[in-house]
Amino acid sequence: MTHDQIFKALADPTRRTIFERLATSGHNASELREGLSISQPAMSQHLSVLRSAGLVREQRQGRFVNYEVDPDGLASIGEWLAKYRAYWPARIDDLKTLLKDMDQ
Amino acid sequence: MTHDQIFKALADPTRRTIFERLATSGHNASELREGLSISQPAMSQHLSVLRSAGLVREQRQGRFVNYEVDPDGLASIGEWLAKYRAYWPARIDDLKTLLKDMDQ
DNA sequence: CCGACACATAAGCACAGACTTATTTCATTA
DNA sequence: TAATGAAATAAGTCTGTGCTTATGTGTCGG
Repeated sequence: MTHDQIFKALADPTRRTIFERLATSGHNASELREGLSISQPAMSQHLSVLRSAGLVREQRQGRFVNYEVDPDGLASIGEWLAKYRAYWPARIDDLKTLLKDMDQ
Repeated sequence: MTHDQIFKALADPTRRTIFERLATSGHNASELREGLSISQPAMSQHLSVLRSAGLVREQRQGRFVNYEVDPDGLASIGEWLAKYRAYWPARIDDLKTLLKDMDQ
């Protein structure tokens, strides 16, 4: 769950694709392979990296393992990004508006 | 300036250190080496990666080159992160606190 | 000009990591 | 309980990349 693990995990385009797919809805490892020309072990390894980084979490369901986005990882990026808030002044108001919208 | 370049750039701990140092204030390449046990070419290469990613920009001043944070790169991460806003509701209060701190 | 200095580029090396095939683990079901 | 099927682990290969030393480029002061 360190920033190092998170950024390393997201540095790989295949893993970002997997993550984006999971952001739409949860999937098991086999479903995630669809469309990607990648072996089953490769997918398993990618998911392991994403999980160690706290970007994804798993939930065993029988002999399937369902994966979904873990908000903790995203929050960690948000916190990292917040440290450099001095450089996005123009964006702060947007974010505030967003949070207000999210609030009810 | 792609997400791929940005995440790859930030995946390296040395480059994150450099970036954080630049976030405090602008520095030239020599100043940035202080404290880091790293050769001059290594620093030059790191800065090149950060610059290509749009995270840092340079400004020649005589025979020195001053580097500073480029808001574009940060904004690009912010936009990437915003796509997954559906997954931060649990963290809203934390973020709000951050924004409040930022606001003074 | 010429020496020194700041930085960039070149070339090569060594390690990290993304992939493969083969095998193992574990749960389901016939 | 044997067979099947999903997913994880093992082991090995190959590419990418971060580092080094050596050299090139450009700027300033004497």
